[in-house]
Amino acid sequence: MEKPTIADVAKYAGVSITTVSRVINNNYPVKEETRQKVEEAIKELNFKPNYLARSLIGKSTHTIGVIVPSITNLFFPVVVKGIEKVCSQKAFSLFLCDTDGKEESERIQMQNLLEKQVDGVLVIDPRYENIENGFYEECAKKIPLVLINGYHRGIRCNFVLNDQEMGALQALEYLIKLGHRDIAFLRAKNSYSYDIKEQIYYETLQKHQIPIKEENILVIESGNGLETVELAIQAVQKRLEQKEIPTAIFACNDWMGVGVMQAAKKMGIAIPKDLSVIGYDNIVISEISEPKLTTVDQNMYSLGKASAKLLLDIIKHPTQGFQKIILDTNLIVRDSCTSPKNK
Amino acid sequence: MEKPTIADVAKYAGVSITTVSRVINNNYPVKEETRQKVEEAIKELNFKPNYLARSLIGKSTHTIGVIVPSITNLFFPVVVKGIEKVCSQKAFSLFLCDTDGKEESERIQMQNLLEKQVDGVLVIDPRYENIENGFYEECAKKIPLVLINGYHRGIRCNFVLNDQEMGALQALEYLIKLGHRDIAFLRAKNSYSYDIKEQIYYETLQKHQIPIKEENILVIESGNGLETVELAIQAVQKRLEQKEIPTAIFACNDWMGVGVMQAAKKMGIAIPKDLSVIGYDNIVISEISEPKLTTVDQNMYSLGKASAKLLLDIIKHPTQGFQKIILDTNLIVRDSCTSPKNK
DNA sequence: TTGAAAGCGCTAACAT
DNA sequence: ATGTTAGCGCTTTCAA
Repeated sequence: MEKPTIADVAKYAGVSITTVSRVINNNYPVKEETRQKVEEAIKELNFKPNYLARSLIGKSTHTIGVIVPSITNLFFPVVVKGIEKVCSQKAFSLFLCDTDGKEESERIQMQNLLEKQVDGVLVIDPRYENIENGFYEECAKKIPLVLINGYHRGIRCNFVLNDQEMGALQALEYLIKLGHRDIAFLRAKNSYSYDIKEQIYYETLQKHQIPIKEENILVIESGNGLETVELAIQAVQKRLEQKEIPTAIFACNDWMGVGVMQAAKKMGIAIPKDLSVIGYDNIVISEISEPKLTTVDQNMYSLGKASAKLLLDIIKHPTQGFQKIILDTNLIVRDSCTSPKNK
Repeated sequence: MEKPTIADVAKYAGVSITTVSRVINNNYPVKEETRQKVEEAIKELNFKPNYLARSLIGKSTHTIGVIVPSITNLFFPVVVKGIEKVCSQKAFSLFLCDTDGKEESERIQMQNLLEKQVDGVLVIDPRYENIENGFYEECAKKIPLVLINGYHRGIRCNFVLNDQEMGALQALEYLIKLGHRDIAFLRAKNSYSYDIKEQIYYETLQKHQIPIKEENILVIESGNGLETVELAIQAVQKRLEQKEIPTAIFACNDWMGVGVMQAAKKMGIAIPKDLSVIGYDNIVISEISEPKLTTVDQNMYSLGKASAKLLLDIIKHPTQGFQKIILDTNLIVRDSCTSPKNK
């Protein structure tokens, strides 16, 4: 038989469809004997309730949407995995939407998800513009929504964030504690996340009364992906050709960190002996680099799990107000930093 | 108003819901004047048709399922991205299911997807057991299904594959052409994909009348992920401690390739001068290793696109028979191979 | 060119 | 403890 329905089961078991429904949902008393008959019929016909029909009635689709800038990026998949883990435990399915980092695409995907009647939406690394211009604030009125690793003050929405200030601080304090007083800073353009780190860089150096040198601020064009390594190599090489070179470099992410190491290698500068390097993110490449890159772990997996938990919680208890959850970061000490030689 | 329905639109425009439906679907003649009124009403009320209701009637959910062993693996995301690209163009949504590589989980996820009424399913790297035991053959009878990078002779199902035989051949022939006659082979246990490559290894060496040495077959426990690097280092180090060491190593994937390079480095063996290494997969780490790893590109993005195209095609034209599509591979020559010193 | 009404598969009052 | 029935929001005959 072509896909049995609840009516087929009812007929087969000799009961009404209501009774079958009750057995399936186990939400009203049914006589044991009847239940047995129905369960047998279900098994016999290999009946599976139709989600669409169920959802149409208005409860829930048991589905959430996940919007991601790019699934091929090295750390978003880890966040997604955390989300998946939590969701599959609660029998929620995941719509995956990839925006290629485009502002407009983000809005379109959001629209699609709303039309597909998802129960909630998770946005990883949302575009700053869409937060700031109130787009997500509007969305949050219509549907349970959690923004991951994006924030703007005053926007009424749920946020789950890594504590990037603390992460940057951990990295910098570590270098300073090792004795470094000539620390370069490597970032890419146009990113809130790098802005934060740069801010912390200034503050921390000032706090320790370390003079800030203009030539120690290195800015490259693009920050995430393979091309970043090449760009970082060029920028760092240029810096290392100068007379006075820093004893350490804080790179805003691990791609850049790897770039720093390769630049140093090309110029015969030993890491960490002649130059300490610290990265950020703890993506997989930091662990297979030579030497292994010291970095700051954002704990992307936990981030995903925490976000998904929050979302499912909101879906279940829609009344509550907005939350902003800030997660810890960890310094991962590996082999790319040491004390400077001649201090 | 809370989510307007087609009835609200009809009332607002002063027509029947049937007419509204016709305007939305544009499938029956409607007087221009009426159409205008309806369209205005739709815009005014910001009406969006409810997918669930539409789908319930039985056409299509415009949704496909993607089952993946692990989204944090370095190359599955690329396949998923290819799939996403094609699907979003055709306004199909993607359910993402991560199985953690477990045989049973694969079956459960498949079941879930069927219940969610997806229009079709894509399985990346399906477990061999589930192909062989006929599970997927059964599924293929119920729903459009395409298996990506998994195969078993005689199973009636759609397959899209990379030509791993050709890829292995390209790698080996390249090494041999460079003059290598003492080539080690590094693989992990229990994988069809490594079995194929080992087979080709034997055949190709034989073809070139190169004697096969037992000590040149290196097998490690687990093949995919960070731990693989460490395992490969150990295995290779052990091999390189012997008196006669090979002039080249063919690693079954790039993780292993990186492991080989690190092992060599630890032992003061220069790559490629003293030892050539070739990997497989062309994942991102092959490009940031030092030196850059020569490898075989499986073109995962194209693989994803081709698979999605095939699936959507089958969904549209369900009558056709099963297909087996085999995609090309490319040798990516970088810096980890050269001719052996003393031949 | 338009509308009334049946029905997709299910749940949940309301009866009994 | 069980059944009857009215929808959920939409598409699609069938009739006008």
